[in-house]
Amino acid sequence: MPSKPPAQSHSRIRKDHASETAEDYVEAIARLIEEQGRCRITDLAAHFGVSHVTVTKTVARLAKEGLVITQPYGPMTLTEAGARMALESQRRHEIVYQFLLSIGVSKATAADDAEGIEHHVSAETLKCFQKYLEKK
Amino acid sequence: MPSKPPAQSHSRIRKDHASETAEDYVEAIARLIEEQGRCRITDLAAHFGVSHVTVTKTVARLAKEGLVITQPYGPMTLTEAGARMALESQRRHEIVYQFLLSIGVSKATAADDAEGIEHHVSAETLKCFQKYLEKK
DNA sequence: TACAAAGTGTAGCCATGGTTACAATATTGT
DNA sequence: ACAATATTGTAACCATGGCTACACTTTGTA
Repeated sequence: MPSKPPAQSHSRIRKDHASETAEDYVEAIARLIEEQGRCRITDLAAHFGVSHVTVTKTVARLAKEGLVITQPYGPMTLTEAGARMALESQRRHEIVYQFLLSIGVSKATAADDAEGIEHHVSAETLKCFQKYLEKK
Repeated sequence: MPSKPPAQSHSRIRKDHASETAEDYVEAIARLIEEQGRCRITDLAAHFGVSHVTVTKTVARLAKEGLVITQPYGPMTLTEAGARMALESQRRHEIVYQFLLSIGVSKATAADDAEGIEHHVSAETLKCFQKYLEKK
């Protein structure tokens, strides 16, 4: 274990948390648009199991950060940056999910755990996951 | 109303976050006491790379939750419940860390990623990690 | 012993992510 | 056309986890 000087890894984790929500949201927005042709506040609220107010506030922040485009009382879309983030997120998610399956985790659990793990997997670890999947 | 399917996994993630801090703290407190004979506010602040105020507030919450015992201007100790949580946390951490190493992740990255991942690994996935380590 | 340094405490601020309650706007069905 | 319903917005609150600034104890040493 890293005994003395970490503080770096922990600060990385805190940073991760900051972008976790953004990634989860753009990922969900992209999926909803693909599957249902549009994405509304209510759709996201149902998807995440939170109130529509929470979604409204979060989406407003994402809009301010240039990830989504909103219009009053209308459905939202992703900006280019948002779409890029969504793609990258989905890719990471899929790799983590497939990896978990490949080591024997059940579908349901793999889906659950992938949600939480995907945001904490470094590029290096992700590559190891991929290599394992290929070899196997 | 949660319409159709998910919302469950996401709510689990939000719950995870709630206990993440507690687990990180008791784990660090246990280690510091073991390594240095005591654990003070300052030690935790240095360890996590945050201000002593943040630590003070968090530790106060943990005390209220019955995980640590504090005394004004004095070092802290863990309650039984806190010690139990620390042990369990360290166990999970170690398994995740060893597992990452075993699939080829470098020590530094494995240490970093384990910090983030350990809180999102279900019991089932953890068992799969262990099985993989044994087989290997 | 007295004083500077180190460690803690407290007040007050910010952002995030959550809530309920209520107001306003769209949509829909008869 | 218009009332009922669904959706969205806004206000006001809470907890967590950050911070700075400043006050107060302990500790160590000149």
